[in-house]
Amino acid sequence: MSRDALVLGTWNVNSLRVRLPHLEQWLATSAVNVLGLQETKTVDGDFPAAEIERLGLVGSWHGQRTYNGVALLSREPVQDVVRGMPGYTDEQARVIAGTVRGVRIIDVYVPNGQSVGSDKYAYKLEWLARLRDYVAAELERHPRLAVVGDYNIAPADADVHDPAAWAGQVLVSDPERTALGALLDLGLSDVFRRFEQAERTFSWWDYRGGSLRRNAGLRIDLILASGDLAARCTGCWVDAGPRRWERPSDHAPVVATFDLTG
DNA sequence: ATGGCTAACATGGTTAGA
Repeated sequence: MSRDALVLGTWNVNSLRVRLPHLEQWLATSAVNVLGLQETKTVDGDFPAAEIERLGLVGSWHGQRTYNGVALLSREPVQDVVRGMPGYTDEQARVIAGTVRGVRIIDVYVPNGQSVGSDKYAYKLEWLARLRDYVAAELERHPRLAVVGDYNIAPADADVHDPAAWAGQVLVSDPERTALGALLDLGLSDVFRRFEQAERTFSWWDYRGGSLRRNAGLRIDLILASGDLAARCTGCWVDAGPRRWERPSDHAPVVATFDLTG
């Protein structure tokens, strides 16, 4: 791998405090330079800044009590950090953005939506429409742009362990996939699908019912890249290792590499 | 069968996740 490679990751840690040992163990062998976290579940005053620094990272965070929370961790300096979506008053901490080596990185924790037709589902669709507008504006200023995170949408049936059982449910419903499609229509690419992948590759497995053992998962953690950046993508994979460790997050990290030379 | 498992907040049981 070129020393110029940008290695970009995303990981829903389901509580950063609980998963600090996992983060440390993963970083010991991962080449990731920049990592977007979701579900940090900590208020900003309790963010484990000293531990993150001890791991050799610079961190920026945007959290709240109990739920949600995102952070951008990096092995190199980050410029122009922005929390939330400008112009959208959202009491839920779900977005943080920053620039590394000229690449704009937006880290998102898309609302879960709970169930089709619920108030939370309506919030999810509204939120995704706002995200589309935000990304469209950011693309005007940043030709090299990535939107990484937990999308809480499986893009296609190939990303679902049992499409028949999930048909029409939240995370796979047509309106959600249409909203994701509107994001892709801005010129973004789900870089995981630019490469040959093993069938039934997922990024999330329910804690319950032996889902991991049965590989009953979904691929809902995505790295989307603008055309300029996607053309430089040299690989993308799910690192399922940490999902098998003791007391894991229910999500695995996803990583993509980019060659920024030339 | 709305069960199953985990985390926060709390210190028993609710809310939320996906």
